[in-house]
Amino acid sequence: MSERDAKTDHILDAALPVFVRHGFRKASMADIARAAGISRASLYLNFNSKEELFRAGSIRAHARTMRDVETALTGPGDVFSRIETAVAVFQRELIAPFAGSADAMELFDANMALAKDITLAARARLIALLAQALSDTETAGLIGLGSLQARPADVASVVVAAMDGIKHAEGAGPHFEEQMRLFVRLLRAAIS
Amino acid sequence: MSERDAKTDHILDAALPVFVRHGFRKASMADIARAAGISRASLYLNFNSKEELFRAGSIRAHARTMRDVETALTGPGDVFSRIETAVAVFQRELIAPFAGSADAMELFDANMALAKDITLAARARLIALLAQALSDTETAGLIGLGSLQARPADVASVVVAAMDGIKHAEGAGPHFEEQMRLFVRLLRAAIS
DNA sequence: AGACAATTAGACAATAATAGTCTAGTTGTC
DNA sequence: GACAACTAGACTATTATTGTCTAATTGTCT
Repeated sequence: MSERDAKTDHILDAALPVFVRHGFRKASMADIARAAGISRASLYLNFNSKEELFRAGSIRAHARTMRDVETALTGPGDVFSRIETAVAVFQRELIAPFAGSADAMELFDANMALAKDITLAARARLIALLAQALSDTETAGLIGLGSLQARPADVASVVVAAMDGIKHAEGAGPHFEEQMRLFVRLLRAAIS
Repeated sequence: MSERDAKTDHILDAALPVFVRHGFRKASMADIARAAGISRASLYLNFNSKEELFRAGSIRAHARTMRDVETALTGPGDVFSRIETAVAVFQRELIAPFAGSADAMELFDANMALAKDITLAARARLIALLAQALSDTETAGLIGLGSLQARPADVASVVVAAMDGIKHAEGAGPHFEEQMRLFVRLLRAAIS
Protein backbone atom coordinates (compact mmCIF):
# COMPACT_ATOMS: atom_id res chain seq x y z
CA MET A 1 0.00 0.00 0.00
CA SER A 2 1.41 3.38 -1.03
CA GLU A 3 1.87 6.24 1.38
CA ARG A 4 -0.86 8.00 -0.45
CA ASP A 5 -3.32 5.18 0.01
CA ALA A 6 -2.40 4.86 3.66
CA LYS A 7 -3.14 8.53 4.18
CA THR A 8 -6.38 8.29 2.25
CA ASP A 9 -7.36 5.35 4.41
CA HIS A 10 -6.48 7.20 7.55
CA ILE A 11 -8.63 10.17 6.56
CA LEU A 12 -11.58 7.99 5.64
CA ASP A 13 -11.23 6.11 8.92
CA ALA A 14 -11.42 9.41 10.75
CA ALA A 15 -14.23 10.78 8.60
CA LEU A 16 -16.56 7.84 9.03
CA PRO A 17 -17.48 8.41 12.69
CA VAL A 18 -17.84 12.13 12.01
CA PHE A 19 -20.39 11.45 9.29
CA VAL A 20 -22.15 8.88 11.45
CA ARG A 21 -22.37 11.32 14.32
CA HIS A 22 -23.37 14.49 12.52
CA GLY A 23 -24.74 13.36 9.18
CA PHE A 24 -23.36 14.60 5.88
CA ARG A 25 -24.55 18.17 6.05
CA LYS A 26 -23.46 19.00 9.59
CA ALA A 27 -20.13 17.22 9.32
CA SER A 28 -17.75 20.00 8.35
CA MET A 29 -14.42 19.57 6.67
CA ALA A 30 -12.93 21.20 9.75
CA ASP A 31 -14.47 18.46 11.91
CA ILE A 32 -13.02 15.77 9.65
CA ALA A 33 -9.59 17.36 9.50
CA ARG A 34 -9.55 17.63 13.29
CA ALA A 35 -10.60 14.00 13.64
CA ALA A 36 -7.85 12.94 11.25
CA GLY A 37 -5.29 15.08 13.05
CA ILE A 38 -4.39 17.08 9.96
CA SER A 39 -5.01 20.60 8.73
CA ARG A 40 -7.97 21.57 6.62
CA ALA A 41 -5.60 22.59 3.86
CA SER A 42 -4.04 19.15 3.86
CA LEU A 43 -7.45 17.57 3.73
CA TYR A 44 -8.10 19.48 0.51
CA LEU A 45 -4.82 18.17 -0.88
CA ASN A 46 -6.26 14.68 -0.60
CA PHE A 47 -9.84 15.34 -1.58
CA ASN A 48 -11.06 18.13 -3.81
CA SER A 49 -14.38 18.43 -2.05
CA LYS A 50 -16.49 17.11 0.77
CA GLU A 51 -18.62 15.26 -1.74
CA GLU A 52 -15.59 13.55 -3.27
CA LEU A 53 -14.42 12.54 0.18
CA PHE A 54 -17.78 11.03 1.04
CA ARG A 55 -17.89 9.25 -2.29
CA ALA A 56 -14.42 7.81 -1.69
CA GLY A 57 -15.61 6.51 1.65
CA SER A 58 -18.61 4.89 0.06
CA ILE A 59 -16.46 3.34 -2.65
CA ARG A 60 -14.05 1.91 -0.12
CA ALA A 61 -16.81 0.54 2.08
CA HIS A 62 -18.52 -1.10 -0.88
CA ALA A 63 -15.27 -2.58 -2.17
CA ARG A 64 -14.40 -4.02 1.22
CA THR A 65 -17.85 -5.38 1.72
CA MET A 66 -18.04 -7.04 -1.67
CA ARG A 67 -14.69 -8.65 -1.01
CA ASP A 68 -16.02 -10.04 2.26
CA VAL A 69 -19.24 -11.11 0.59
CA GLU A 70 -17.27 -13.09 -1.98
CA THR A 71 -15.24 -14.68 0.76
CA ALA A 72 -18.41 -15.68 2.55
CA LEU A 73 -19.85 -17.24 -0.60
CA THR A 74 -16.74 -19.28 -1.31
CA GLY A 75 -16.43 -20.41 2.29
CA PRO A 76 -17.53 -23.65 3.95
CA GLY A 77 -21.08 -24.77 4.53
CA ASP A 78 -23.99 -25.46 2.25
CA VAL A 79 -25.32 -22.86 -0.11
CA PHE A 80 -27.96 -21.69 2.35
CA SER A 81 -25.63 -20.96 5.20
CA ARG A 82 -23.25 -19.26 2.79
CA ILE A 83 -26.05 -17.06 1.48
CA GLU A 84 -27.13 -16.27 5.01
CA THR A 85 -23.60 -15.26 5.96
CA ALA A 86 -23.11 -13.21 2.80
CA VAL A 87 -26.27 -11.25 3.36
CA ALA A 88 -25.39 -10.74 7.00
CA VAL A 89 -21.99 -9.38 5.97
CA PHE A 90 -23.60 -7.01 3.49
CA GLN A 91 -25.97 -5.72 6.13
CA ARG A 92 -23.40 -5.49 8.88
CA GLU A 93 -20.81 -3.60 6.87
CA LEU A 94 -22.90 -1.35 4.65
CA ILE A 95 -26.08 -0.67 6.52
CA ALA A 96 -25.79 -1.25 10.25
CA PRO A 97 -22.96 1.25 10.81
CA PHE A 98 -25.17 4.05 9.52
CA ALA A 99 -28.58 2.82 10.55
CA GLY A 100 -27.62 3.53 14.14
CA SER A 101 -27.03 7.18 13.38
CA ALA A 102 -29.66 9.75 14.20
CA ASP A 103 -29.08 11.09 10.72
CA ALA A 104 -29.35 7.70 9.07
CA MET A 105 -31.86 8.87 6.49
CA GLU A 106 -29.82 11.89 5.51
CA LEU A 107 -26.73 9.70 5.20
CA PHE A 108 -28.44 7.21 2.93
CA ASP A 109 -29.77 10.12 0.88
CA ALA A 110 -26.29 11.59 0.62
CA ASN A 111 -24.99 8.22 -0.47
CA MET A 112 -27.59 7.89 -3.20
CA ALA A 113 -26.82 11.41 -4.35
CA LEU A 114 -23.06 10.99 -4.39
CA ALA A 115 -22.42 7.28 -4.96
CA LYS A 116 -25.58 5.95 -6.53
CA ASP A 117 -23.65 4.08 -9.22
CA ILE A 118 -21.42 2.34 -6.69
CA THR A 119 -24.34 1.43 -4.50
CA LEU A 120 -26.47 0.02 -7.29
CA ALA A 121 -23.52 -1.83 -8.81
CA ALA A 122 -22.75 -3.46 -5.48
CA ARG A 123 -26.34 -4.51 -5.09
CA ALA A 124 -26.40 -5.94 -8.61
CA ARG A 125 -23.16 -7.75 -7.93
CA LEU A 126 -24.53 -9.21 -4.72
CA ILE A 127 -27.49 -10.58 -6.67
CA ALA A 128 -25.19 -11.97 -9.36
CA LEU A 129 -22.98 -13.66 -6.79
CA LEU A 130 -25.93 -15.22 -5.03
CA ALA A 131 -27.32 -16.35 -8.39
CA GLN A 132 -23.99 -17.94 -9.29
CA ALA A 133 -23.85 -19.79 -6.00
CA LEU A 134 -27.37 -21.07 -6.51
CA SER A 135 -26.65 -22.00 -10.09
CA ASP A 136 -23.54 -23.97 -9.16
CA THR A 137 -25.38 -25.79 -6.44
CA GLU A 138 -28.20 -26.65 -8.79
CA THR A 139 -25.76 -27.95 -11.39
CA ALA A 140 -24.30 -30.18 -8.69
CA GLY A 141 -27.80 -31.52 -8.14
CA LEU A 142 -27.95 -30.44 -4.50
CA ILE A 143 -30.95 -28.17 -4.91
CA GLY A 144 -33.78 -27.99 -7.39
CA LEU A 145 -35.25 -24.79 -8.64
CA GLY A 146 -37.65 -26.55 -10.98
CA SER A 147 -40.44 -26.69 -8.44
CA LEU A 148 -40.31 -22.91 -8.19
CA GLN A 149 -40.15 -22.41 -11.93
CA ALA A 150 -37.54 -19.79 -11.33
CA ARG A 151 -34.04 -19.08 -12.54
CA PRO A 152 -31.21 -18.64 -10.00
CA ALA A 153 -31.14 -14.90 -10.71
CA ASP A 154 -34.82 -14.62 -9.84
CA VAL A 155 -34.30 -16.38 -6.52
CA ALA A 156 -31.27 -14.23 -5.80
CA SER A 157 -33.31 -11.09 -6.45
CA VAL A 158 -35.96 -12.24 -4.04
CA VAL A 159 -33.36 -12.95 -1.38
CA VAL A 160 -31.95 -9.43 -1.67
CA ALA A 161 -35.42 -7.91 -1.74
CA ALA A 162 -36.24 -9.80 1.43
CA MET A 163 -33.05 -8.50 2.99
CA ASP A 164 -34.15 -4.96 2.19
CA GLY A 165 -37.62 -5.51 3.55
CA ILE A 166 -36.34 -7.00 6.78
CA LYS A 167 -33.84 -4.19 7.12
CA HIS A 168 -36.48 -1.52 6.74
CA ALA A 169 -38.93 -3.10 9.18
CA GLU A 170 -39.31 -1.03 12.32
CA GLY A 171 -37.14 -1.84 15.28
CA ALA A 172 -35.28 -4.19 13.01
CA GLY A 173 -31.92 -3.53 14.64
CA PRO A 174 -31.43 -6.71 16.62
CA HIS A 175 -34.10 -8.60 14.69
CA PHE A 176 -32.40 -8.52 11.33
CA GLU A 177 -30.20 -11.58 11.68
CA GLU A 178 -32.96 -13.57 13.28
CA GLN A 179 -35.49 -12.73 10.61
CA MET A 180 -32.97 -13.33 7.89
CA ARG A 181 -32.26 -16.77 9.33
CA LEU A 182 -35.95 -17.54 9.25
CA PHE A 183 -36.15 -16.47 5.63
CA VAL A 184 -33.21 -18.72 4.75
CA ARG A 185 -34.87 -21.69 6.46
CA LEU A 186 -37.89 -20.96 4.33
CA LEU A 187 -35.72 -20.87 1.25
CA ARG A 188 -34.02 -24.09 2.19
CA ALA A 189 -37.32 -25.86 2.68
CA ALA A 190 -38.51 -24.66 -0.71
CA ILE A 191 -35.62 -25.72 -2.90
CA SER A 192 -33.59 -28.35 -1.09
CA MET B 1 -48.06 22.20 36.98
CA SER B 2 -49.40 24.79 34.56
CA GLU B 3 -49.81 24.14 30.88
CA ARG B 4 -47.01 26.55 30.30
CA ASP B 5 -44.61 24.72 32.56
CA ALA B 6 -45.58 21.40 31.03
CA LYS B 7 -44.77 22.72 27.58
CA THR B 8 -41.53 24.23 28.78
CA ASP B 9 -40.60 20.91 30.31
CA HIS B 10 -41.47 19.07 27.15
CA ILE B 11 -39.29 21.35 25.08
CA LEU B 12 -36.36 21.05 27.46
CA ASP B 13 -36.76 17.28 27.49
CA ALA B 14 -36.54 17.29 23.72
CA ALA B 15 -33.69 19.78 23.59
CA LEU B 16 -31.40 17.93 25.99
CA PRO B 17 -30.51 15.02 23.71
CA VAL B 18 -30.09 17.41 20.79
CA PHE B 19 -27.53 19.42 22.74
CA VAL B 20 -25.82 16.26 23.94
CA ARG B 21 -25.64 14.93 20.42
CA HIS B 22 -24.54 18.03 18.54
CA GLY B 23 -23.16 20.36 21.17
CA PHE B 24 -24.49 23.86 21.69
CA ARG B 25 -23.22 25.43 18.49
CA LYS B 26 -24.34 22.78 16.03
CA ALA B 27 -27.69 22.21 17.68
CA SER B 28 -30.02 24.46 15.71
CA MET B 29 -33.35 25.78 16.88
CA ALA B 30 -34.83 23.90 13.93
CA ASP B 31 -33.35 20.67 15.29
CA ILE B 32 -34.81 21.34 18.70
CA ALA B 33 -38.23 22.28 17.37
CA ARG B 34 -38.29 19.11 15.29
CA ALA B 35 -37.30 17.01 18.28
CA ALA B 36 -40.06 18.62 20.34
CA GLY B 37 -42.57 18.13 17.57
CA ILE B 38 -43.42 21.80 17.33
CA SER B 39 -42.73 24.59 14.87
CA ARG B 40 -39.76 26.86 15.08
CA ALA B 41 -42.11 29.81 15.51
CA SER B 42 -43.72 28.14 18.49
CA LEU B 43 -40.32 27.44 19.98
CA TYR B 44 -39.60 31.18 19.90
CA LEU B 45 -42.90 31.81 21.69
CA ASN B 46 -41.54 29.83 24.60
CA PHE B 47 -37.91 30.96 24.55
CA ASN B 48 -36.63 34.24 23.20
CA SER B 49 -33.31 32.79 22.10
CA LYS B 50 -31.26 29.64 21.90
CA GLU B 51 -29.14 30.91 24.77
CA GLU B 52 -32.16 31.49 26.95
CA LEU B 53 -33.39 27.99 26.16
CA PHE B 54 -30.07 26.45 27.11
CA ARG B 55 -29.97 28.48 30.28
CA ALA B 56 -33.47 27.32 31.22
CA GLY B 57 -32.33 23.75 30.74
CA SER B 58 -29.33 24.30 32.94
CA ILE B 59 -31.47 25.95 35.60
CA ARG B 60 -33.93 23.08 35.58
CA ALA B 61 -31.20 20.44 35.73
CA HIS B 62 -29.50 22.20 38.63
CA ALA B 63 -32.77 22.65 40.52
CA ARG B 64 -33.68 19.00 40.12
CA THR B 65 -30.24 17.84 41.08
CA MET B 66 -30.05 19.99 44.18
CA ARG B 67 -33.44 18.69 45.25
CA ASP B 68 -32.13 15.13 44.86
CA VAL B 69 -28.91 16.02 46.64
CA GLU B 70 -30.89 17.34 49.60
CA THR B 71 -32.96 14.18 49.63
CA ALA B 72 -29.82 12.09 49.66
CA LEU B 73 -28.37 14.05 52.57
CA THR B 74 -31.49 13.73 54.70
CA GLY B 75 -31.83 10.03 53.93
CA PRO B 76 -30.77 7.00 55.96
CA GLY B 77 -27.24 5.87 56.64
CA ASP B 78 -24.33 7.50 58.36
CA VAL B 79 -22.96 10.83 57.25
CA PHE B 80 -20.30 9.21 55.07
CA SER B 81 -22.66 7.10 53.01
CA ARG B 82 -25.01 10.07 52.69
CA ILE B 83 -22.17 12.25 51.43
CA GLU B 84 -21.12 9.55 49.03
CA THR B 85 -24.64 9.25 47.66
CA ALA B 86 -25.09 13.01 47.42
CA VAL B 87 -21.90 13.44 45.45
CA ALA B 88 -22.80 10.52 43.20
CA VAL B 89 -26.17 12.12 42.52
CA PHE B 90 -24.52 15.43 41.67
CA GLN B 91 -22.15 13.72 39.29
CA ARG B 92 -24.75 11.47 37.70
CA GLU B 93 -27.30 14.19 37.01
CA LEU B 94 -25.16 17.19 36.16
CA ILE B 95 -21.98 15.81 34.68
CA ALA B 96 -22.30 12.29 33.37
CA PRO B 97 -25.10 13.07 30.89
CA PHE B 98 -22.85 15.53 29.09
CA ALA B 99 -19.46 13.98 29.71
CA GLY B 100 -20.46 11.19 27.33
CA SER B 101 -21.00 13.64 24.51
CA ALA B 102 -18.31 14.13 21.88
CA ASP B 103 -18.87 17.83 22.41
CA ALA B 104 -18.62 17.63 26.18
CA MET B 105 -16.08 20.40 26.46
CA GLU B 106 -18.05 22.76 24.27
CA LEU B 107 -21.18 22.03 26.30
CA PHE B 108 -19.48 22.78 29.61
CA ASP B 109 -18.08 25.95 28.07
CA ALA B 110 -21.54 26.96 26.89
CA ASN B 111 -22.88 26.28 30.36
CA MET B 112 -20.26 28.47 31.99
CA ALA B 113 -20.96 31.20 29.48
CA LEU B 114 -24.73 31.09 29.82
CA ALA B 115 -25.41 29.80 33.32
CA LYS B 116 -22.27 30.45 35.30
CA ASP B 117 -24.21 31.94 38.20
CA ILE B 118 -26.49 28.92 38.46
CA THR B 119 -23.60 26.51 38.22
CA LEU B 120 -21.48 28.23 40.83
CA ALA B 121 -24.44 28.69 43.14
CA ALA B 122 -25.26 24.99 42.94
CA ARG B 123 -21.69 24.10 43.69
CA ALA B 124 -21.63 26.49 46.66
CA ARG B 125 -24.90 25.05 47.88
CA LEU B 126 -23.55 21.52 47.60
CA ILE B 127 -20.62 22.50 49.77
CA ALA B 128 -22.92 24.21 52.26
CA LEU B 129 -25.17 21.17 52.49
CA LEU B 130 -22.23 18.84 53.01
CA ALA B 131 -20.84 21.19 55.63
CA GLN B 132 -24.18 21.25 57.43
CA ALA B 133 -24.36 17.47 57.44
CA LEU B 134 -20.85 17.25 58.84
CA SER B 135 -21.56 19.92 61.39
CA ASP B 136 -24.70 18.19 62.64
CA THR B 137 -22.88 14.92 62.90
CA GLU B 138 -20.07 16.50 64.82
CA THR B 139 -22.52 18.15 67.21
CA ALA B 140 -24.00 14.72 67.80
CA GLY B 141 -20.53 13.57 68.73
CA LEU B 142 -20.36 10.92 66.03
CA ILE B 143 -17.36 12.36 64.28
CA GLY B 144 -14.51 14.57 65.35
CA LEU B 145 -12.99 17.24 63.18
CA GLY B 146 -10.61 18.37 65.87
CA SER B 147 -7.83 16.09 64.81
CA LEU B 148 -7.91 17.71 61.36
CA GLN B 149 -8.06 21.21 62.75
CA ALA B 150 -10.66 21.99 60.13
CA ARG B 151 -14.16 23.42 60.08
CA PRO B 152 -16.97 21.45 58.45
CA ALA B 153 -17.01 23.89 55.52
CA ASP B 154 -13.32 23.23 54.87
CA VAL B 155 -13.86 19.49 54.79
CA ALA B 156 -16.89 19.92 52.53
CA SER B 157 -14.81 22.01 50.12
CA VAL B 158 -12.19 19.31 49.98
CA VAL B 159 -14.80 16.67 49.28
CA VAL B 160 -16.17 18.64 46.34
CA ALA B 161 -12.70 19.42 45.06
CA ALA B 162 -11.91 15.71 45.16
CA MET B 163 -15.09 15.03 43.25
CA ASP B 164 -13.94 17.44 40.58
CA GLY B 165 -10.51 15.94 40.40
CA ILE B 166 -11.82 12.41 40.11
CA LYS B 167 -14.30 13.53 37.47
CA HIS B 168 -11.65 15.15 35.37
CA ALA B 169 -9.23 12.24 35.56
CA GLU B 170 -8.79 10.53 32.23
CA GLY B 171 -10.99 7.58 31.43
CA ALA B 172 -12.86 8.36 34.60
CA GLY B 173 -16.24 7.37 33.21
CA PRO B 174 -16.74 4.05 34.99
CA HIS B 175 -14.11 4.74 37.63
CA PHE B 176 -15.80 7.73 39.18
CA GLU B 177 -18.05 5.96 41.66
CA GLU B 178 -15.31 3.56 42.65
CA GLN B 179 -12.73 6.27 43.22
CA MET B 180 -15.24 8.40 45.06
CA ARG B 181 -16.00 5.48 47.36
CA LEU B 182 -12.34 5.13 48.10
CA PHE B 183 -12.10 8.79 48.93
CA VAL B 184 -15.05 8.52 51.29
CA ARG B 185 -13.45 5.56 53.07
CA LEU B 186 -10.40 7.73 53.49
CA LEU B 187 -12.54 10.50 54.91
CA ARG B 188 -14.27 8.10 57.26
CA ALA B 189 -10.99 6.79 58.56
CA ALA B 190 -9.78 10.33 59.19
CA ILE B 191 -12.65 11.76 61.19
CA SER B 192 -14.72 8.91 62.60
C1' DA C 1 -71.56 32.08 14.91
C1' DG C 2 -67.90 34.78 16.63
C1' DA C 3 -64.11 35.85 19.81
C1' DC C 4 -59.96 34.13 21.47
C1' DA C 5 -55.42 31.96 22.25
C1' DA C 6 -52.14 28.91 20.45
C1' DT C 7 -50.11 27.21 16.72
C1' DT C 8 -48.28 26.85 12.06
C1' DA C 9 -45.77 27.56 7.48
C1' DG C 10 -43.30 30.48 5.32
C1' DA C 11 -41.04 34.95 4.11
C1' DC C 12 -37.53 37.97 5.57
C1' DA C 13 -33.02 40.53 6.83
C1' DA C 14 -28.93 40.24 9.59
C1' DT C 15 -25.53 37.33 11.18
C1' DA C 16 -22.63 33.36 11.41
C1' DA C 17 -20.65 29.13 9.61
C1' DT C 18 -18.71 26.64 5.97
C1' DA C 19 -16.64 25.38 1.41
C1' DG C 20 -13.10 25.88 -1.41
C1' DT C 21 -8.89 28.61 -2.79
C1' DC C 22 -4.65 30.72 -2.01
C1' DT C 23 -0.23 32.42 0.08
C1' DA C 24 3.59 32.41 2.94
C1' DG C 25 6.11 29.90 6.06
C1' DT C 26 7.53 25.38 8.39
C1' DT C 27 9.25 20.76 8.77
C1' DG C 28 11.56 16.75 7.50
C1' DT C 29 14.09 14.16 3.72
C1' DC C 30 17.11 13.47 0.07
C1' DG D 1 20.08 23.71 -0.94
C1' DA D 2 16.21 21.36 -3.32
C1' DC D 3 12.16 19.18 -2.65
C1' DA D 4 7.64 17.47 -1.11
C1' DA D 5 4.25 17.52 2.35
C1' DC D 6 2.33 20.01 5.58
C1' DT D 7 0.43 24.03 8.25
C1' DA D 8 -1.84 28.38 9.93
C1' DG D 9 -4.36 31.71 8.49
C1' DA D 10 -6.54 35.00 5.26
C1' DC D 11 -9.94 35.40 1.83
C1' DT D 12 -14.50 35.26 -1.00
C1' DA D 13 -18.73 33.10 -2.27
C1' DT D 14 -22.13 30.27 -0.73
C1' DT D 15 -25.03 28.39 2.56
C1' DA D 16 -27.14 27.87 7.19
C1' DT D 17 -29.04 29.86 11.16
C1' DT D 18 -30.99 33.24 14.08
C1' DG D 19 -34.57 36.02 15.42
C1' DT D 20 -38.70 38.58 13.67
C1' DC D 21 -42.85 39.04 11.37
C1' DT D 22 -47.36 38.10 8.89
C1' DA D 23 -51.18 35.65 7.39
C1' DA D 24 -53.63 31.52 7.81
C1' DT D 25 -55.25 27.51 10.60
C1' DT D 26 -56.94 25.02 14.50
C1' DG D 27 -59.36 24.17 18.59
C1' DT D 28 -61.84 26.21 22.70
C1' DC D 29 -64.88 28.91 25.01
C1' DT D 30 -69.26 31.79 25.36
